[in-house]
Amino acid sequence: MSRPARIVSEGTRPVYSTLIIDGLAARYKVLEDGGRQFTSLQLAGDFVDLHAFLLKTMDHGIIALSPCHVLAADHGKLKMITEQAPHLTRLLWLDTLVDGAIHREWIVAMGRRSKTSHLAHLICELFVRLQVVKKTRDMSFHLPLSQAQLADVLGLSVVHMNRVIGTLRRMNVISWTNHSIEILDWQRLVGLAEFDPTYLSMAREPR
Amino acid sequence: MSRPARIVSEGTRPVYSTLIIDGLAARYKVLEDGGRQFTSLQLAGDFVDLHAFLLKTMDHGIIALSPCHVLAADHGKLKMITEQAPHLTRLLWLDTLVDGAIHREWIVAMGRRSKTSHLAHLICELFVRLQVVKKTRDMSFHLPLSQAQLADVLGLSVVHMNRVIGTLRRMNVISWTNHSIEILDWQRLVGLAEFDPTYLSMAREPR
DNA sequence: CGGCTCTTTGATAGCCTTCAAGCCCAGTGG
DNA sequence: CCACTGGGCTTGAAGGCTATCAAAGAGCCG
Repeated sequence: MSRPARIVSEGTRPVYSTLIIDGLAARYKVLEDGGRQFTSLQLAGDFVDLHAFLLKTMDHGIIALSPCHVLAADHGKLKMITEQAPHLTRLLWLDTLVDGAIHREWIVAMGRRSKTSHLAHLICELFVRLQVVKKTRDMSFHLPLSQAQLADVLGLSVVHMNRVIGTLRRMNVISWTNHSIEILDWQRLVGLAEFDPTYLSMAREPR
Repeated sequence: MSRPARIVSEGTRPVYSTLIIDGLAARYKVLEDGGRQFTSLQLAGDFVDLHAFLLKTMDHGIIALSPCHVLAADHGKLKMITEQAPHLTRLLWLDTLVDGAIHREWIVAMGRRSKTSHLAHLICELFVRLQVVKKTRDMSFHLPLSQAQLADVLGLSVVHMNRVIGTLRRMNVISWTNHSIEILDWQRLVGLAEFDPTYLSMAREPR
């Protein structure tokens, strides 16, 4: 697919959940005035709508932001897993908990960080998450988002989004060309963002 | 306790999770400049830190905003539940999923709603959630938050928080006296907030 | 070469923060 | 009993941040 495509629509009741094998997707809500807000970005290895397994009704939509390879997990099968495989169940649960932790970090960013810091934080987060699934190359990664779409992540106007990106560029902290982001100064970026990856729960430990 | 008290500190590794029987608590993060952002409000019936069961390390703090009666659920016991009681496990998982749904709604409110609409939305959410646990009286409920604390929920300055509250008051949509909120015009409030309770998953159905 | 979307820049207006000060009220100590 | 004190609430004013309107440049495809 060449254009962003809807994966799941708001208000529906999916009978399976979708695991992203490759590509970028996002959850979003649209307001009456047409304003859109992305509530999460889902990368390779993420379950986009695992929560629908128990929440039943989708209260938001999911859209593919790049061509996506996905795997469907039937809710009947998931239920069977919860009946028979406690350890696997805990890992699925954990996946949704990390989701929640990311949401909380986004709330903090939207409420109390400057827009520059917010963007820096998002870049840190995406870099670390992509690194885990081996989708980075050195200090750069591919991000197939237009500035308008990114504005819908940060809750900004397109014009201001462009200016905030310009700020990080002029600081020589990142370069951003052709949907590819290169981190020029990781330490400085982390400092700007006050980034602490604890919330991503990447430590390997018994669950 | 008469003053807000910390229940769980950031960076710790709780060995039990806390269920609120009565009272109000909140999750929060603090930034280097001292700014604080609440990431959720937890009411009677909520598990404040159930996510710690699998996430292990607290990436944020939890504070009591009123005297709280709580119940501790040992993580060992929780693990036993996941091994032996699949249905109960799904309900615990569901609790954290609703948490996530509320987080997403907050993100939308912070990113794309006007501050007045954001506050209206929060009031709608709290009213509905409190109604479920029978903590409302007619169209009013008790909310033991100072305006400064509320500002840390919406991500506003105290001064502007006060003005936003003033707006809703002057519109005769709510009255707000002595930490008690009365909804004077539910329809108008819902309209201002574009409130749709779907995300709270209150429908009773097999999980 | 158009026609399109995306990016970039300028200008203006409005929202929100900050600084400052006054008010109200409950608790405290004289 | 009453002045004092401290916290929370309210209001005014100034300035900065961000949205909106407008327009021009850049890259892609028919």
